[in-house]
Amino acid sequence: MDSKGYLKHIAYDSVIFGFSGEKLKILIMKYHNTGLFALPGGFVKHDEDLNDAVRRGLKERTGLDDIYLEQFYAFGSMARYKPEVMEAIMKANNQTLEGYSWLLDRFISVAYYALINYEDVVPTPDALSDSCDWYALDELPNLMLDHSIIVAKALQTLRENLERKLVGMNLLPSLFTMKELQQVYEAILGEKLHRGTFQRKILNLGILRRHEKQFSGAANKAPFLYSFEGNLI
Amino acid sequence: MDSKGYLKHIAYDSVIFGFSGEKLKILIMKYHNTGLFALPGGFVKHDEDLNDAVRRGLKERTGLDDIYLEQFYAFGSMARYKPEVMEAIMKANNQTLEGYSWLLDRFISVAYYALINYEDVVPTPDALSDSCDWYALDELPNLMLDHSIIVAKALQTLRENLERKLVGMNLLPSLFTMKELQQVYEAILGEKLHRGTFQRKILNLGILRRHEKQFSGAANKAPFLYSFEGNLI
DNA sequence: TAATATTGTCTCAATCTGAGACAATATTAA
DNA sequence: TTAATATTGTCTCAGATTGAGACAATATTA
Repeated sequence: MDSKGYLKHIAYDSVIFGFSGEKLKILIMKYHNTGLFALPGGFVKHDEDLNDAVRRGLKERTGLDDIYLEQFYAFGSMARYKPEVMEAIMKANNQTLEGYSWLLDRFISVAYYALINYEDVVPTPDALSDSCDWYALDELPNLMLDHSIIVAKALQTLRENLERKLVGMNLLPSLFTMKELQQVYEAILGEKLHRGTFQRKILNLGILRRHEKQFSGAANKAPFLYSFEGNLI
Repeated sequence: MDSKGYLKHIAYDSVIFGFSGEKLKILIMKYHNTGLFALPGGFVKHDEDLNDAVRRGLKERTGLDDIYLEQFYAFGSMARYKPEVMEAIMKANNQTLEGYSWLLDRFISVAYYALINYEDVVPTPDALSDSCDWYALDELPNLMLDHSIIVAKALQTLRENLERKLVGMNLLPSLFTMKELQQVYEAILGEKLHRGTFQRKILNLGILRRHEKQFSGAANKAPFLYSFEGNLI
């Protein structure tokens, strides 16, 4: 066990989705001095469930405990093996490679996506990074290694699961309007939806509880608030 | 590199589906002397793509090269770590543990399912097994470790992907009747489908090419043969 | 009190789906 | 040669679902 208690060859990466300003965003880390942008990721302890390792990392990056989390693919091609990248990151942190050579070895990365309520999060960098911030999907910086591919596959999977697993409400606070929910769907699918049809379909699912109206102060009819069945009372 | 050139901690398991006798079946290996049944699996070489490792294993077990293959989950719980099981398998093969202690360490297993034409396959055991045979899904023996869970998740994923990815024809020879295709769908979904509706839906997809009729010798109207667009001419 | 923007709901046509019906075979029995 | 039988290819019809627009009902500002 020369790898600080972590399993060799195995890493995870997480695509953490949030919704704000009518846009879908993800958390991106920036490493010290290198100009490298990356997905939040980490390693698995020798006596730790893979899923628990990912939740541990999410807790550190977002402060949140109960997060909607889904594993979507294990990336294991040789093309992603670039030891010089990790070496650059270590050097930029004045880290000797002594005892850390396992980090330069090949890794297979299991990728997860998470859906969280943007407002609940305080993005927190780790020791190797100087920032952890939200980026809109259409304004991402260049990501290191194959992380752009991982993001693309995460979005594709999220789209496929949107209707099947009714997963959209995890991106909103516990109380939300129908319009906000529709905007989440539109941001994920990348297309406009018809208002009447959307409302009818969602309501017919019978999974929303309607609450009192929200008086937003806008010059128009006030919308109802809804909660996802299971939250609140 | 004391692990014979394989990555530590990483394995794969494959759920290989075939269709025969109106039933969905999978390939199961039986280890020498231990009475243990298991999914075909293996390890990843240090300089080998994960996907290539799985294809290499499939080639050895089935003789087939171009197989429909899909990764569906990485199993990484601590509950699946039972070194005594692997130890029993090694001992039953009179294998000293010298140089093989890495096999007793913890593994995260990436699971794949494959769809093949039953008739094309000659199941072939490996050095540790005395058999590699087809078992109908409703007549599986007890499988070791978490392999029953892996099979269940494979079937669930296959069902979800059946309509979305139009994956059914991979279980049939290149020429097949509409009835055979319907039986494949029914076996995967575990329910009967209405004949007229099924035929209408499949034909409207426009992915089948109709060929000359098949005179089966049965006392009834002969069915057309079809091929999946892309096979044959 | 009128104007404006947005919401909740309805209607209507077009499409899709589930279920049964029926003529068209390919063979066997008479 | 003809009738009987099982299965196939296709149609119809009712019911459900979907896509698009329309309209009355607000909550605020002018």
